[in-house]
Amino acid sequence: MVSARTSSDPARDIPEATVARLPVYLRALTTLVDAGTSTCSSEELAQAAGVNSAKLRKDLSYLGSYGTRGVGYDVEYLRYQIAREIGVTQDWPVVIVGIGNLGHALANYSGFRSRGFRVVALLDADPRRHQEAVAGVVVRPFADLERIVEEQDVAIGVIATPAVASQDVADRMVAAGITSILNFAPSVLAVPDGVDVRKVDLSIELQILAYHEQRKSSAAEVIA
Amino acid sequence: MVSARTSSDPARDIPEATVARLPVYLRALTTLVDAGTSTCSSEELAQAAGVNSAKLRKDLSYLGSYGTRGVGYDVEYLRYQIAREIGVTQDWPVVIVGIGNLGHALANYSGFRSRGFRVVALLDADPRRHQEAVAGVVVRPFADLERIVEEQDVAIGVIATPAVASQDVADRMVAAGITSILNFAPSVLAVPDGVDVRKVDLSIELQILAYHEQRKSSAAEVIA
DNA sequence: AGAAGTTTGTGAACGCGAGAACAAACTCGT
DNA sequence: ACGAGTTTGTTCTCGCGTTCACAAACTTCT
Repeated sequence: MVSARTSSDPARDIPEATVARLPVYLRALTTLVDAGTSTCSSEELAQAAGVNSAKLRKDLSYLGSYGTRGVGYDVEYLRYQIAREIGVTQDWPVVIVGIGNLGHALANYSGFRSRGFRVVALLDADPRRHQEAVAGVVVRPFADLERIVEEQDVAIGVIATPAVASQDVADRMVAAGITSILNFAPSVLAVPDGVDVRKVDLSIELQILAYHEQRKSSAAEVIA
Repeated sequence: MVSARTSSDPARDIPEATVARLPVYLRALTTLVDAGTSTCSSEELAQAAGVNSAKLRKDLSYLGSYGTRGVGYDVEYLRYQIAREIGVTQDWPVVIVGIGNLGHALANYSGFRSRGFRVVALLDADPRRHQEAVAGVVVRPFADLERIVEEQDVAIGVIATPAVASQDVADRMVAAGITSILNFAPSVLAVPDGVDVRKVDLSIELQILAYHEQRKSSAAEVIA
């Protein structure tokens, strides 16, 4: 039997650049839903998402054909289709390791819960932090990682430790069965094939801004 | 007079993809310096930075010719050259607006200070937060923005407010003379030409991981 | 019903970035 | 001094992503 490619076939590969933009579209659509909008054109949605309309339409075309020519997109329907494609119609259990300043902020961040993620455990190696409750979740010893991952079927881990600890944490996460890691520590993680790592480095973004800022100043000097 | 292009000419344009990796190289080099390494090959540095060596060499070639064939790179020298190119040999004053959980974490983040950024002010619209000191800096009213930007010659602003307030904050920042904005709010900012915006969205990264995680599961189902 | 106006979905062209591969330039040993 | 070994800087090729431009398909008006 030859498998047919339908628009709901999850095996279709969506370009990575498009995947990275889908959450932005999702957010824009949610805003439109909250504002009571029922229909929108690619031009309107593109503006709300900060991209141009051709790119938006091409991105959406990878998911299927959810618009109507001459009319636009049904906001609610498109929102659901994108949420389903990303996989945030289900609830993803998440563990956060490292409950310092950043870990606190992440644990309290309401944007996780509202977008399909549930923080099921906060872990820290420092015993002084244990029993403390953050956002209604008690901080537990790092040693509990394996048991929690297994019991709650956790696939996604967040690392908010100092850089020196991050590789050890990642190794333990992978051994425990976690297959997706979001790394906030300023470090390069080595993980086996099949494990996805994404990193967020607060200071790298500032440095990129500084680079452009420096060029603005020197460009001004040339004029002066 | 025809202006000659030298290796120290800041007007040379470095590809955006390269600019985004320079801070990673800088971090790796700092680690090597701390470990007492005086020389390294492109292969070693590339591994420390998590890229392949051909890409690293190509990136470095945009800055100039700082290596020695048959030997490698002088770690300290290359570190300085990259820092100078990015612009983090000087100190950049930064204001942070929105001192909630995330703002606290950012204000306390030691990685800013150690990488050439100095938090000169913390601002919040909520009077209950004023006078509170975070990381040795007192939280002040948002209305003080203009005066601080002018007095301290601030070019870079960080937005850590809720999404609804972010556009207003950005508008005020731009009016006050800020030309680079790092936005942590889940929103799309509209700014005039000449102002750079970079955004960090904590939940978008998780959603990208969820997408790939979902595909891993469905791939496993096909096998089973 | 048909013409005019809108908006999507997509084919095609273009530009940028990644990676392979190699010549140039250095060190080291003899 | 010279050959063998090492490592950089750069050229070339390929693939991906962005953008343009337009046909197809819908709505609305007459």
